[in-house]
Amino acid sequence: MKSIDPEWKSYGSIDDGESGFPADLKYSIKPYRKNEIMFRQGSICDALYILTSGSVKTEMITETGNIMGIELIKAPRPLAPAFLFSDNNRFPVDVTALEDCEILRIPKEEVMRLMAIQPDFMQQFLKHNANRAEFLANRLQLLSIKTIKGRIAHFLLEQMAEYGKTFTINRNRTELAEFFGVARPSLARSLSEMVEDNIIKINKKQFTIIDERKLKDLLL
Amino acid sequence: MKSIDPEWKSYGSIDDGESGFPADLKYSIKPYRKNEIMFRQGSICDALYILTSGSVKTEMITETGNIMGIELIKAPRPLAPAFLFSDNNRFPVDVTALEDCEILRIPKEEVMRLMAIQPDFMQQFLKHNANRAEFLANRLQLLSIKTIKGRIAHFLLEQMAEYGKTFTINRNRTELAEFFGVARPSLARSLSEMVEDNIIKINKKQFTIIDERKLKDLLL
DNA sequence: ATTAAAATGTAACACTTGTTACAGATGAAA
DNA sequence: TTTCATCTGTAACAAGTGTTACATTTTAAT
Repeated sequence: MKSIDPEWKSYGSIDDGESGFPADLKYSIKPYRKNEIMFRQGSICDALYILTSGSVKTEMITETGNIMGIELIKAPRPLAPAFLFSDNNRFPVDVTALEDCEILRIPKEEVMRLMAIQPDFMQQFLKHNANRAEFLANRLQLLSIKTIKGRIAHFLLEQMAEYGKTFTINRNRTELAEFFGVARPSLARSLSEMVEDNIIKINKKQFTIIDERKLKDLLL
Repeated sequence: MKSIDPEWKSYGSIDDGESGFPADLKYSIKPYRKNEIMFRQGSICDALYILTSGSVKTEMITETGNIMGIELIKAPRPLAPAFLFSDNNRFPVDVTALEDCEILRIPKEEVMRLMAIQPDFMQQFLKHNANRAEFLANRLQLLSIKTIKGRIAHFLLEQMAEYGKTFTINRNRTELAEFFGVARPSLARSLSEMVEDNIIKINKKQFTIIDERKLKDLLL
């Protein structure tokens, strides 16, 4: 895999004065169609990939064949930037286009150069990686909860803290089950029971917290 | 928590010519005793902490009160360096001394300065963070396996790849159960059954893989 | 609008895991 | 060595979860 995918269109420079990138930055761009798999879990990650338009989902395929939903990403955002510098520099997840997308690719050497000459870039890079690590730690915390209702409660309370008592979840039930790492019918059963117990109200993808107290009790 | 813990002894410079650090680097040092809790989950992480001697364990306390063992760390190694740059710069875990330890503390501003003037330091920092992210991703993969025997198999196969068919685990059963995120008696039952099925052999903390095939089948 | 594919809720059942309790083994400290 | 706290394996039982199947609804493409 030494040669670059021919679909990558190379450019010698960036003319966008807003970017803050040096004029001679080497990069390339590649478009993807909806539902296309953009990167595969385990594939080499030898450059910085930035999602410049569209949105993607990342998921981890386990050895047992289960799918574990990780996150939904909207442009603009780098994809798994931390792994560019790891010893085993491979993508930890499958990345799939949720709609038509475009990816900006900056070679590792150029990233290193940017780091050196642009303190802001380095700062942003470090901060982003730090926030990713935090995200993973939070994901780990969710999975360390042993019951499905406990995981749901953890997730819903987090959503409530950010959006209030009523909010919309941008995952369907199948994806939500994958996100929680449980079987779909099991998730459906737990949600039904929580509705029946007047803890939450559900209308399609819109969730409403009715009894915060009971929800917190599910964590005990 | 603006003031620095008085137990930190400040130094104006480093005299160790080997370190590669600038002579005027500001840092401080603090000793810890065995079993002492060094950092608490959620406490502010406003500096780079490096474990210079001893060993520690990190664990995550969930809202449900469960303990999830994360990793065992031996000196020398930085502790949760990524979180220094996150928006919510807090420790994601409890850090407890497994033996007498010593921690080197470098203020964030000094770390930034090091980054700028020492490309090697920046490289190492990035690489370390990348490897940490990889570690977390692997931990996530383990937890996404739904059965206890599956998690055990994933773990043992990983150990085998690194150390061969016989190896020693440096965790007791209670800690191992916490590492797998399951109840201790449940882990004991699963291990017993795997021994009875002639998949593995166990002598105290020494594990031997007998039937690799069957072990891999547990992942399906 | 029509059609096929995918997603959803539900149910019954088997299986796995957690809980609790307790006796014996182990390990650390005096 | 003795003592005490902790760790460990085991058992019986309760509880939670996964699996499979199917009818229904929703979604997306033609």
